[in-house]
Amino acid sequence: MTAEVKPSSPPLTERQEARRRRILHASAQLASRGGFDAVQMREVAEAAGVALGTLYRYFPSKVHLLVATMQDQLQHMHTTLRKRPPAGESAAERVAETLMRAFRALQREPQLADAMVRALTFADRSVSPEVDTVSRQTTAIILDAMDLADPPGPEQLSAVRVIEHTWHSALITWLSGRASIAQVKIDIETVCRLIDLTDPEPR
Amino acid sequence: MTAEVKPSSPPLTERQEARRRRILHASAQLASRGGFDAVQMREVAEAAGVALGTLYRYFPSKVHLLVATMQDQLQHMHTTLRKRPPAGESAAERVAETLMRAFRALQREPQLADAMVRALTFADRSVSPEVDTVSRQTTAIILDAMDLADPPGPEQLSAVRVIEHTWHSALITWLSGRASIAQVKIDIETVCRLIDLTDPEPR
DNA sequence: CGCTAACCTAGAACAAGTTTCAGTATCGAA
DNA sequence: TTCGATACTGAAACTTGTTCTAGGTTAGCG
Repeated sequence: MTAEVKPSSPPLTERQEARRRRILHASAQLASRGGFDAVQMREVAEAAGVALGTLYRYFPSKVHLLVATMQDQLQHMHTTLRKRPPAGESAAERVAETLMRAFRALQREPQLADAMVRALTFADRSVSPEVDTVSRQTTAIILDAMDLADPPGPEQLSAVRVIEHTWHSALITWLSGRASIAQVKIDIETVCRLIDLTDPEPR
Repeated sequence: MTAEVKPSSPPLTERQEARRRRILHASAQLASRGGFDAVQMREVAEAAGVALGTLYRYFPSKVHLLVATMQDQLQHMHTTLRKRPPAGESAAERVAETLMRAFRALQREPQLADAMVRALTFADRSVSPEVDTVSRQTTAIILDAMDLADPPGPEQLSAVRVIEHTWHSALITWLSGRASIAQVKIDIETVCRLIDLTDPEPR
């Protein structure tokens, strides 16, 4: 379950890696303040000490940049979550606990969350591969939390997909102020029941 | 459950109503071709025979316009769906059937669906009231399909919310080419099981 | 009918994402 | 070390959403 983010493609030189890192850092920085709108490509370029054209060479659009930022943050999150695995009895409880922990982390940086999630759902086909990577990372986190004895069956994978759907969409309703934190919690707990429905093994 | 879309606010004159209608028609028209990107405010204005400033008086942003377009389409959809109510045995089956029918309708106009759904999820707080209306319309459609004997309890409402989350998010993954039609079907059917979980009454 | 406020039009202007280009710097191989 | 290819820079240009302005039109009311 080592979900490293594609170090594929032409390997970057050290300075290029550093540039890429500076860009992602600047992006997260700006997003942490004003959210999606505050991540302006000219400002990112300036903050990262890079020309605008170079920024576009690394990330072909603002959405690409923000989705990459999300990959970055998700990786941190995954690492953090692993340090203290959830303690629930059932897989459903553990997943709900894990997602709520992630949710609390996002609450600490609502503007950053806004930027990343909006980019993710706004992404068109040209960003599919990157969005897919995010999806795989999320799946990995959920499967990690389930801590299954056996590899998941197709029914369980469906349940996981539905949980992901609910997770993303609930985040959006929260970010746009249409749902309260409590409501998100309820939705997550509700959808997690699907797991026990598809997995009779009580462990 | 008559979910008419707010005819509130200052009532419009006949010509104004006609303008509004022309604008929404132009919007849907353009969206049916190139999707979200093809709905360009200048073009909408021209196609509707209206000045740009007027367009912005009726719909304060492109997202507002597209969300209103969605309200419009949803109302049609709701009317159409009512004509032939779903025939499933359980509420879960009926909801799944209804959503799949809606899904097939969207498949006939994928570009239009793209424009509307992208606008919906990209909407920020300033569009919350309108997005909320869409959400209520969707809820009404689902509750209609459930065809409950008694008013829904809080658990059932949670399940409905989760179904809506899944519906929207699954649509997005389909529209961005990351999930197949078959996969969307499975996800919808999976999440609909939640209904039977929260409603022991088999009718 | 005549008035006034609200509405509409054409068009310029502005903002931010994206593209382009000419010139300079860096990298990897010979 | 030198050369050719590739990458980077700075700046201008282009696109499309959004705002603003000046002047003409409409609706409703006395």
